[in-house]
Order: sequence, then C-alpha cells, then structure tokens
Amino acid sequence: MSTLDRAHAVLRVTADLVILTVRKGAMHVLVIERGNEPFHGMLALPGGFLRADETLEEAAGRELAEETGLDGGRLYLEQLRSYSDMERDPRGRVVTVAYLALAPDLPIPTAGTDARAARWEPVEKIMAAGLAFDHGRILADAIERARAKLEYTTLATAFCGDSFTVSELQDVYEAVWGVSLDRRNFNRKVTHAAGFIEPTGQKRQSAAGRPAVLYRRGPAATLSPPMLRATIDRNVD
Amino acid sequence: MSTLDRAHAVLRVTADLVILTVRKGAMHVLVIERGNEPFHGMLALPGGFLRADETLEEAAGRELAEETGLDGGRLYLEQLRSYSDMERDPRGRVVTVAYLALAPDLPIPTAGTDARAARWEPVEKIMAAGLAFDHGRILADAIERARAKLEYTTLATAFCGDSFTVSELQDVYEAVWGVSLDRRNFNRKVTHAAGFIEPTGQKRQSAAGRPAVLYRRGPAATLSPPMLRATIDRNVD
DNA sequence: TCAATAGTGTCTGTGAGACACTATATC
DNA sequence: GATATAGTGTCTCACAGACACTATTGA
Repeated sequence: MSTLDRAHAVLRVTADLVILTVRKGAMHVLVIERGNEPFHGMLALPGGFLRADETLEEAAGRELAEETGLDGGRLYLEQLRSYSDMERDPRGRVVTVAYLALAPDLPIPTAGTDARAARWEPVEKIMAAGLAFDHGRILADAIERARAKLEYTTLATAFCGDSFTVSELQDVYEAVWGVSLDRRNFNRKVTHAAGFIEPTGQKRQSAAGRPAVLYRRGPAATLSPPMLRATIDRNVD
Repeated sequence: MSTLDRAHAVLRVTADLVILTVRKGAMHVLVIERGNEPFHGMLALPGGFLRADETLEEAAGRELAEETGLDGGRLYLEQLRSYSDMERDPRGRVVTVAYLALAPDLPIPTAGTDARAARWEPVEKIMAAGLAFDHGRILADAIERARAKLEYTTLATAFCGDSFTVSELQDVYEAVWGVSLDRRNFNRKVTHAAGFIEPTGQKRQSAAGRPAVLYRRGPAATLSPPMLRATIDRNVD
C-alpha cells in the first residue's frame, strides 16, 4: 500500500455515457446541460466519478438509471474505450471510461435524480455544435462503434421495443447508417438470418395500411453473414 | 481542484499489455515472471502504472518498448478495454486499461530495461495454467478480439514481417483461429481482396520447393467481404 | 376505390467451399 | 526423377442487389 512510487499518477476516474436512440428517423443522443463549471451551460454527455465502492460497470449503470430513469439492466450497455489525454478536463487529471448504451425511443428522459436537464438531441446537430470536454470525440467514437456493430451483430433490436415490426427495424438501420435500404431485400435478410428475430404471432395496426407482423429479439447475438452497410468498394483490376 | 467529493475513488491506473505473436504454428503471448509480491514468481502480463505526465497510450507504448526492446511505433497497438473489479489487485484499488499488441515473430524478447524475465509462451498453455491477478481473463478477451479482427480487418499482416508469403499469412490465420484452411481458396481470397496485400516483385526460397512470391501490406484496413472464420451455422427451417 | 403500408418472387452476379492438376525449386 | 512447396482453374451453391406485383387495412 505504501509501495506508491511518486511517479505514479493518482487520479479520479469517470464513467461517461453515450446513450443513443432512434426517433423520427434520426439517431439521437442523450445530453445534459451542465450546471457547474467548467463548461457551465454547455452540453455534455452524462457521467460521473467512479466511487470507491463500485466498479466501472456499476457506475455506468448507476448514471444510466439516474439520467434516464430506466433501470440499466434493461438497456444494452457496453464499454466503449478509455480517454486519458492530459488536458481533457480543466479540473485536473481525469481518466474517463466511456460506455455505449442503446435504447428504444423512450417516452421522455426524466430529468434524473440530480435534476440536471437531460434531453434527446439529434447526433447530427450535436456533432456540428460540439460538446464540453472531449465529449465530441467520444460521441464520434460511439457512433462509429454503433454503426459497425449493426453490421455483424443483432444489436439493432436494442433500439426497438420488446416487440417491433420489420419496418421499424429497417428504420433503425437507415437512421444509424444514414442510408436507405431496399425493403424487400431487408425483409428477406432479417427473416432468414437464424435467431435474429422471431414472430410473436401478433400484428400491429398503424395509422393506415395492412397490419404488420410483430417480432421479438431472437437468441442470436451475431449476424453471419453480416448485414452489409453499403455497396462494397469493388476491386477494379 | 478541491471539489473532490469524498465518495469519489482516488486510485491508480495501470496500462497492461497483451502482446501476441505467431510462432511455430501457434499463438504465443509475452509474459513476465513476477519478481515482487503479490503473486511473486507467477506469470503475468507486462504492464505498469500510469505516470502523472503521460497518457494511457504513452504508458502502453513505453511498457511495450521496455518489455520487448522494440519501439512501440512499429507494432500494432490498440486499446482493448478497462477492468475495474474491486478485488482484482490485492494492493488496493487499481483500474487497468488493457492494450492489445500484435507482433511478428521477434528474434527473442530482450529481458527489458527492468530486467524482468520476459518470454513467449503458447497461449494455450498459459490459458490452462493461469496468470496472476485477473490477467487470465484479460488474455481471453484479447484473444477473442484478435480472432474477431482477423475476420473483417487486414490485421493478420501485423503478425508478419515487412514482407511475407501467402503461406505465412495463412499460417497466421490457422494459428490464431485454430483451424485449417484450404490453400487454394485462401490464396484466391487474399490476392483478390482490394488493398490487402501487394506483391513486392521479389521471391523467397525456403528449404525446398518452388520459391514463393513475397508480398507487403496493402493500404486497406478492412476486409469486405470479411474472411470467414468457420463454416457458417446454417438456418434449418 | 383509393391511399397507404405489408409482404412475397425472380433474375443475376459475386464470391466462398470443395476439389486436382501444373510449376519450380532442392536433393 | 523424387520430393517439397507454390500457384492456378472449375464447378456448385449461398446470398446480396435490383426490381414489380399482390395483400390487407382504413378513409
């Protein structure tokens, strides 16, 4: 315990969250308006310091529950990566471990127990306007991770509710990737991929048109062959 | 600076390294024999505490240079993930950020400036025998990451030298995945994938047989379509 | 019956898997 | 020429992309 070499940095660690959802055809991120210095009044990612009696996963889950009012156990949550640049926090040396959470389109994020103003904002707008600290970079990394994961995992369903239609699932892919997909090929792909989605036997009636069959998440975690994000760069020999 | 809430953990951070290579048809990992308590005499992953004046990436690169004698700039190095379980280090609260490095079959890892006994060991043997701390789990995560990355990136070449034959590249895939691949299909795949490998125009003579054409790394970072790891689980309707 | 959304079928081209022969070196 | 390794060609099947028609609801 006293083997502490004086060259070793002694520091604080935060768990910050990139909580993504899809609403109205666009990817949104949960941001808070900072009530304290530094960056008072600016938008930032939710997060907080790691406490002495919890792991990073517990801290991330705690922040998730505080900011969204949801119990973190129901949302998909994975570690993104760590950030340790010297100058990233004006308060001193802080290492941040960022987490990526994927959520269905929640009614509205409750303001949270610490009464910070949390709200959904389109990622496009946020990426253009910027965030406090190096949170813009963290958000960019999270978006790229989410885009990649939609290719080779079944995680797109994490953006949907417990039951969902094929159209809703396609909306997720189109919003996250920013592309449009062929409805017929998409339907064939997701219904033929083993364990991706399962019919519930129920249907849902939208405003107009034929009712859509409802599906739930299947047991598979990965998609093989993957869903292809875009037209592949073809070799030209 | 004095806004430190007493609930916040103040702790030390280490950067630990999983350095993988392929030699004699098997994946190997660089391990050190611990000279101090705790876990004196046991094998562990190389690593060390983050210093006050460096980032995690710099700490990882520094450890890499110290342990292998190579300048880290020449090796592939990526962040793996963070580990923060309460009981993972008997000395107290330590959060570790693990890094994954891929190296060609180095002549021999020099003992390093801190004179710790560093050596290559087959991952299979190490996974069976265990490691100090939670390094066994970190190694398992690193291996799974490496296996996955070989599918959809061109990282296999990081295990090879500056120039290499198709056979050597195939040996990498077979060692990392623990499978055997068809030579003819493998050759077609890697030579037709845009930007994966480029012929150098030279050849290399092995002990016997026809000389093999030498290749170098191409500009592509990702493989699409990916290299398939195994026979795909087919849907049975 | 019209508008709106859901669902299905076919054709084609790329590419992976299975498989056998030819080429070029050393001994 | 025997042995060892390198390199290539063909067939088939899975599946992605392009594309148009049918089905089922409410207004």
